[in-house]
Amino acid sequence: MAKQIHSVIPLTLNALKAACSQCNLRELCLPYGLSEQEVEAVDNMVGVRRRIKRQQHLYRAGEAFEAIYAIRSGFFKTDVLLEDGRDQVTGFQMAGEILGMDGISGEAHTCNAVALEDSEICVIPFVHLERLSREIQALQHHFHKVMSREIVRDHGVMMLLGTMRAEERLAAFLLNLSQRFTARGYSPAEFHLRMTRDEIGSYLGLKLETVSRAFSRFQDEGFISVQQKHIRILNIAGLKTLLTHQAS
Amino acid sequence: MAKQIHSVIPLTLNALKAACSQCNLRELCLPYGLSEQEVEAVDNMVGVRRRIKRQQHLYRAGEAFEAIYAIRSGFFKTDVLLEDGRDQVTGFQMAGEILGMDGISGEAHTCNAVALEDSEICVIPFVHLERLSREIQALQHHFHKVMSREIVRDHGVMMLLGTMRAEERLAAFLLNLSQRFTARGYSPAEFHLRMTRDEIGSYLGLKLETVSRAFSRFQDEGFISVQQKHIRILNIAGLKTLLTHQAS
DNA sequence: CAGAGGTGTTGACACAAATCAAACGCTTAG
DNA sequence: CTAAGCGTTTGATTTGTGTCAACACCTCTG
Repeated sequence: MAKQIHSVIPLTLNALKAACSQCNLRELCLPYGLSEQEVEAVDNMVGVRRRIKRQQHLYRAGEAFEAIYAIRSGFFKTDVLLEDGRDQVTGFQMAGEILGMDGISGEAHTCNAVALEDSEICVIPFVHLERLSREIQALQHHFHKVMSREIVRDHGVMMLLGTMRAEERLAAFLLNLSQRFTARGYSPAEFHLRMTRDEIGSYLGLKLETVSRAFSRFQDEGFISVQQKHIRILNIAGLKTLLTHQAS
Repeated sequence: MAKQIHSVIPLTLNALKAACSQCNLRELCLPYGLSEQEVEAVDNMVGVRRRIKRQQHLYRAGEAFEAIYAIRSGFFKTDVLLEDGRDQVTGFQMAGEILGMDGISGEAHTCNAVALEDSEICVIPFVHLERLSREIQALQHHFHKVMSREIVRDHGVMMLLGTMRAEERLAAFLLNLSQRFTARGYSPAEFHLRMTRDEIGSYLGLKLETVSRAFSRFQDEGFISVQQKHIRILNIAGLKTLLTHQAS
């Protein structure tokens, strides 16, 4: 894991030109109502596509910030490391979501982005994005919304970490995944976890044993069935009850 | 507290025109190197100043989003409420910091912003900001940095909530306040807390009793002296040790 | 096909923080 | 000046989650 030569080597064969105009994730990445001309400008803004293999870093904390990344396919995690070795998974990202906005503030990335499965991303050089944003109002506004959405998401995680108990956190996590898979046309009830129990635990502020126990409990109660990373939600309403109900 | 008539009534007397060009917080709110002409444009972009009295809301979750706010003076908290009554303080903001970016994504605010002392803010209508951002590149980039900084800050809070123990959280909190007061020309070692133990606890994911006990312990150890809301840091290095050291 | 290593589950126990409870001390209002 | 009320401190106890440990399972490699 630590032995990867270095970061990501862009494979020339895979350095295909992206084409937002053709992309089925268009509605996730781009605003509505762009003219043909504007979409073409966006096509030109987006640099290359790049494949990132499982366990490879898309970027690392400390690296110079030059671009943000749109996930075309695959699954990522982002995490922050403390000097003393502790780390915190700050998010899991899937197709259509944007990575790298943490880097804008300090001209360097502040977290690591790691592919949890073989993935494909579009490189969006940031100077290009800013230039085009100055020309296309809808694009500008859309980008602001994307950043704002990230802030709102982070607030949700704070709520989760600050006020919820272990089972509530896991229920919230599963419901969130379910909802995001649904939005991408996958089953709301059945999916594969791309991350380990340890990574889930880090994200939720729990130890992996606690995550495992909560999964087992959910299974015992008939809310879900778990086999390794394969999850089937049997009772969404039941999971939701865990969330709203538990006022202490 | 719940009886305030409604939100914030702009007092016409206080609806003074802001003047960024004259503002001593200029370097916090604005990019370097704007031309005179550009600063004047920014002056025009910023709407009015508004006074918010202690315990008044600057905005509430659900209200339409129309502007972001720069704090001229004073102190705020932001918090998110869950249906079941739980709430999470998501941040404390002081002079020169920006409030309201959570509202961009959904056209409505997603959290509440409450003044913790009598405060003064500059209203920045968002359409104006976007318009001017399209004209002044430095302003655009600066705003992107501000949003990104908020994301990075949120990651820090996640780290805190996800991996730290009670005393580490409080130490991190005090050091962060100290550093921000310092940046504003106040004493790094002596300050007044504007928030209650309960609010600190909510922010740090702890109960108020735990916060109180941690304060007492810090005092016993000679790191700080506490008298109600008056804090004096006696041993910054000691507090820092609490952070780096505690790898479990 | 076997073995190794990474990953996940489960149990026993320890411990940090929550909870419950009482009292104290500021601050505010009459 | 006094009383009321909120915020804070401190103590006793409970409890949820962490820790440590053993084992089972799955996957990949040779």
